[in-house]
Amino acid sequence: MVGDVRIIHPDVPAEEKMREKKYWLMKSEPSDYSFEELKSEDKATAEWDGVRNYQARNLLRDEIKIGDGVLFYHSNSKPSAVVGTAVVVKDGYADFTAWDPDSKHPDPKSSPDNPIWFMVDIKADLSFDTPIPLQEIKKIPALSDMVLVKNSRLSVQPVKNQEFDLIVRMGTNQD
DNA sequence: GCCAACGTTGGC
DNA sequence: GCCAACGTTGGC
Repeated sequence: MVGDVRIIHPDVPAEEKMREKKYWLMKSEPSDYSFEELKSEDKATAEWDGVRNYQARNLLRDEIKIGDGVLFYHSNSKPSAVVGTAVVVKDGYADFTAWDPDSKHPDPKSSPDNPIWFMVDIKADLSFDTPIPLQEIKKIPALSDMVLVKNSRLSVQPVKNQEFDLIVRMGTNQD
């Protein structure tokens, strides 16, 4: 049959499809833990421990996966700003600092048998040439729906692909 | 350092 | 299960 050039699409079961990469923003007060500190870690990688908020916990436990992109945000800073990016290098697992009474954020309700809090590992990626301050983000209409702008308290929050890309372009002077 | 917004705790 | 009191976050 002439002209029969249909492409046969292989039927890939849904669960075998590649999960689409997702994007997040993580906050840290630089006086507590800065992006510079992350970069100076062995393999520029650290455990994102100490999150003690259920909404953020659910994201760390259930949603945030290896390969996802992270905007690293310095809160309580002058100015507060996105200063770089990181990549998730380990899926959610129990935050064992919770049952260490000497840790910064102990929680006696959490135990190895019944962990309450979770963390992921992240690895520093891009250092911004130009940190993008919250003040700037608030001025940009395309970024006005960011959780950062709306609910200023959530320390781990979802970011849209377009929001991530725009902020990275701004921060790395690729505009 | 102030304080608004939000989250958590615990008495009832 | 309501809600007042308290604690925390984080912009300003």
